[in-house]
Amino acid sequence: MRYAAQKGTKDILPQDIYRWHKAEQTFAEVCHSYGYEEIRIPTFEQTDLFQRSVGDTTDVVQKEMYTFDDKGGRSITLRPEGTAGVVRSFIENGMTSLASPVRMFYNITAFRYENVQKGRMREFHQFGLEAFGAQGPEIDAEIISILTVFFDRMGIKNTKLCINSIGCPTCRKAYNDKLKDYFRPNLEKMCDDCKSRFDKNPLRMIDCKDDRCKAFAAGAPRLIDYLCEDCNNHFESLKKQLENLGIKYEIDSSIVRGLDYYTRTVFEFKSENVGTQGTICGGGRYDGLVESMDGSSVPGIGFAMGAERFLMECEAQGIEIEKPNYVKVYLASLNDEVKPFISKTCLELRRAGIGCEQDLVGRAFKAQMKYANKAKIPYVIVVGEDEIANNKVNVKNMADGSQTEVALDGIVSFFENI
RNA sequence: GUGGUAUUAGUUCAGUUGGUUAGAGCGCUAGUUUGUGGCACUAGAAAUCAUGGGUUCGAGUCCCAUAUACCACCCCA
Repeated sequence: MRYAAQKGTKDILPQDIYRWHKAEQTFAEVCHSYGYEEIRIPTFEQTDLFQRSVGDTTDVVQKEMYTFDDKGGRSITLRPEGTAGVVRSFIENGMTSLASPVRMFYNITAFRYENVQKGRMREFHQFGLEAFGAQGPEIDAEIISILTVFFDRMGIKNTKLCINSIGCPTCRKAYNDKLKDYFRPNLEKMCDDCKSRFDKNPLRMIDCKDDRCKAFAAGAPRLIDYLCEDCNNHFESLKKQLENLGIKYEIDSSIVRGLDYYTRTVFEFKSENVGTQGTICGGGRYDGLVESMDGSSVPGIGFAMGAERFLMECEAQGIEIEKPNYVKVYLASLNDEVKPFISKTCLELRRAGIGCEQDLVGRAFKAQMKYANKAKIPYVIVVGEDEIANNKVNVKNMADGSQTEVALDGIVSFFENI
């Protein structure tokens, strides 16, 4: 065991990949059905992009980024999330001039230097999407409904949707002042983190996990009660639209999200099966982000789902994902003389798109049968001199043992019609 | 960054108060006679017991350090 996968990374093995394919394909299908198209963005960006979008004071930027200087002296960072790169691409490729809304989904790896635990790794995968140019709450409801459709299609039940509104810069400023007024008398008794949050981002003081702070935070004013009229209308309308779609939700005022770019609507889908993190999927609106990245004033909204956490949830809920049989037939050789014939027949089958296998390691005939059985290949054709001479083979159905006689030149069409 | 628990064949695990050549199930390979898999039986390959030190006549077993995994704090997907 000289080499091992690096801390917080994992091999996804051939025996498990079908689960990933199923989730990826289903997610893509659902997104397509809503008019979203896939975007693929680079794995790394210049460090500054993440500092500006995710936010300089966030934990993600301050202590979790994989940052290094490349050979040209540029500071490079492996993406810790997908939104920043998509926004960069949106602006760089002039997508602001496309018809709104511009909608894109993605399936990416992301990197965060963290201590690993259940549902958290250093390299992980996210299914996500972003939509630009839609101001109203209709699209908020729509992207939430994308997730509910995706969960339905995958057979996932009982996920809990929590929503909140963290307002716009206008109401947040007013609220921050209220919060500061509230915390100021007790600030000296609170933890060091909260003391520094007091000036930089008092919003984060509300969900501090320190016992001393929890007591003070419990009675803190809630942002949701101090939203400006526009933000309040947006949130109220979103709630009505979710109700209209039959999507159940809870309002959780503790959802503030640790990435700076969020505004107004924020939401999470939670579960008890993915560790104490609990969040399978998180997202929200970021109306000021594009503009702050030197773009024009374009509102945006998106979410990201932890693929590992999602698959963990599938497993916990006992969801059976069918493993596809790519190989339909095994051609077993009775002796070495018939192998050239088998090779040619396999080539024909494969050209016709029919998966097949033949012996490649010199197994005896009986061992070939055992192999086909173990590999769960549904059909076997035994090929000997007699079959070639008579121009006929028996196709054996491994599930029930029955055999069907087929002419040699009819093999391809036989499997095409199964 | 800080804790707790763990680390023995490919894999899941045994391994008695420290005592000879470290075991098993599954998996893998081959066989149980002549052209048909699953079941059963037989045999075989496969482990410097995570790594490095230490205690001891003797360490898989005790002690220390490191690494990794799992779980938790913080934070996020």
